[in-house]
Amino acid sequence: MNERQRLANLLRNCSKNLLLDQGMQAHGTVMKMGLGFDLMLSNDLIDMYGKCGRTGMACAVFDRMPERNVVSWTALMCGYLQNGNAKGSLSLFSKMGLSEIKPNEFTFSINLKASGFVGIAENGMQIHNMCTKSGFEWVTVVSNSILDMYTKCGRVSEAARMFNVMPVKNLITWNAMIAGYTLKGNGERALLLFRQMQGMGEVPDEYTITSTLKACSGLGAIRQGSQIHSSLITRGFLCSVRTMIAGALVDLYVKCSHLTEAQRIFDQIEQKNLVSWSALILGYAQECNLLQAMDLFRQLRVSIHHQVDGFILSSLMGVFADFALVEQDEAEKLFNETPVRNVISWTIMITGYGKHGLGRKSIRLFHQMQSEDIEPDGVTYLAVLSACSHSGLVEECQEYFSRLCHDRWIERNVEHYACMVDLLGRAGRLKEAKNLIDSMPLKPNVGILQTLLSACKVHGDLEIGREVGETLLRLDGGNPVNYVMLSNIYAEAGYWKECERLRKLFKMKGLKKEAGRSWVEIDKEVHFFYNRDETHPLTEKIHQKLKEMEQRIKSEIGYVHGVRFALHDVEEESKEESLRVHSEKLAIGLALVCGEVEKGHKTIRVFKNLRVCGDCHVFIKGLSKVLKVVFLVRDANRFHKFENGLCSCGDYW
DNA sequence: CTAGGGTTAG
Repeated sequence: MNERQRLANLLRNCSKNLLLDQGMQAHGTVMKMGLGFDLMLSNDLIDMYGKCGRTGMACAVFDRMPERNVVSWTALMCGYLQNGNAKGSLSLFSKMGLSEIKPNEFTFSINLKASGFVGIAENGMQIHNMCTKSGFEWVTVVSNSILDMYTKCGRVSEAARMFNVMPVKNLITWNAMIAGYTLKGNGERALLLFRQMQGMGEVPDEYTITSTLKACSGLGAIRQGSQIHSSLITRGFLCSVRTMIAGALVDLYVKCSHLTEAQRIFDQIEQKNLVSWSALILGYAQECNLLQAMDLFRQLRVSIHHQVDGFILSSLMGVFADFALVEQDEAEKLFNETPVRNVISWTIMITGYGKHGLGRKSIRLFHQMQSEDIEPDGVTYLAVLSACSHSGLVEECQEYFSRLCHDRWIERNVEHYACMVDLLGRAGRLKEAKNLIDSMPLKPNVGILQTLLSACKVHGDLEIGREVGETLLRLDGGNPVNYVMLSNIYAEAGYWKECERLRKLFKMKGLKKEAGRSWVEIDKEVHFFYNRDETHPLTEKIHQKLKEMEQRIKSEIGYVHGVRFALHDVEEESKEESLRVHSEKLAIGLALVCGEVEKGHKTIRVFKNLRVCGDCHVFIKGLSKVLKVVFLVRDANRFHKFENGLCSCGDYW
């Protein structure tokens, strides 16, 4: 074997096994031997550098070549694509179009994949056209790539058309189509196809199984999912491809809330990968079992086999934010540790700060991500808008909204408008909010109308409130919340007859308000309370404590009951009494009785399933001042951070 | 010598 061939084999081996150092050495030898201009060796070098993540070097080799063939171009594009630079590959593709060299099936499939990555269908369709004209369309690899490109660009029906007319299908064709349906939330279709392919004697592989399991978990189809699971066991499939499928199985049971089964499978996995770890950790977090989730995370960190990645760190950031741990800067620490931050990890972080009323920090991150060349998408905009709105940053919010409107790559949805309605509503600019809804190019949904109605309630706007409220009763007549809000508005305006009418309607429809429930964690034990709950053994002491606190607040800062908040509930409640026994107050009372303050805790965390009542809001503000303690209350709507007599929500709960 | 399909996060 001559030296040239030996070097080529060496380079291919380095490329295959990602041996950068050895590859660079071989590069040196190539140059020393005077083979720097050899076409085949240069192509191998481009491939090797691309695979090893050195696109700069690949590019340098490419640029120095006196002549290039289609392989040189394609290898470089592939390098770009595999290192996440899909646009780079596409621009090389257009550059190549200006040269004499014609693309082949390899070039096409790489750039179809790149188009799918970028997600713009028009771009991919152009390449599809070129495939048709050059006769590559029905080369199976190319048709598969076209099909996949369409699903990634959200054109599932185009993909299905391709699937139906393809003269030759292979396993990859089926897999791509099943994955496409799954990705676009059409799980039923995916399962149908899965059965169909088996009916045609096609044998599924690990790709098929993982996509199909994902379809099941998306549908919450535990029965079908576990059927596949058991068929895997009987066919002995699990032994050979355990790690591949395990993540999807863990996720399936997690999504269906079968944590015990998820844990059981997880324990059986011999080589656990990060996917299964993160699926299980998030499963526990989703069940509000923060202790178990954190414990698993600690185990993951000390296990030597795993380098914690950006994916799991950013998921956990979201968990921390939801459990109000942003205060301890846990999420921020994780964020700084995250090796590769993408648009999702940034968005999680922006959302986290937004939920805690730290709008300025959200804005700072929003700019920082762009300075690091990560482009925001629709969800990012939603995060920053909602952060601004929750922090009352009116001008900023309007500015980002108009930026969003001018960005033609991002689709606006009702949620974006709902943020603006919330913002205007807080500011008492209800007419403008109403106009925005009336003039927006989208159909208003129940959520945005409820946002407006709730603003009407806060500002006591009868005129708009009545109109929106009555609309909501028509659109969403089964939802108790609408009755309560509207009847509050009527009552405050003194429209008692209307109140009575709503109360009757409410009873007639057999509706029930969701029972208010709060909980607090003390010494690693969670205590739950309903309104008027007297089942806790310390109930008497709790009532005593609350009375004592009321007195203190009254005498020290002149607190009065905000009785208006309880006056007009649809169900009858005695005012004074009901105010004293709201579940959130009981939970706080218990924390005080148990001496959480004396133990030196600076922060007391309370959770509530509904929104915090207005009177309790006033009360907790007072408490935070006289006790010099921070209360962090997570309710159905947002976090409230009570500190020194003020609340982060600026009294707009 | 270059290529196509899957699992965990907002």
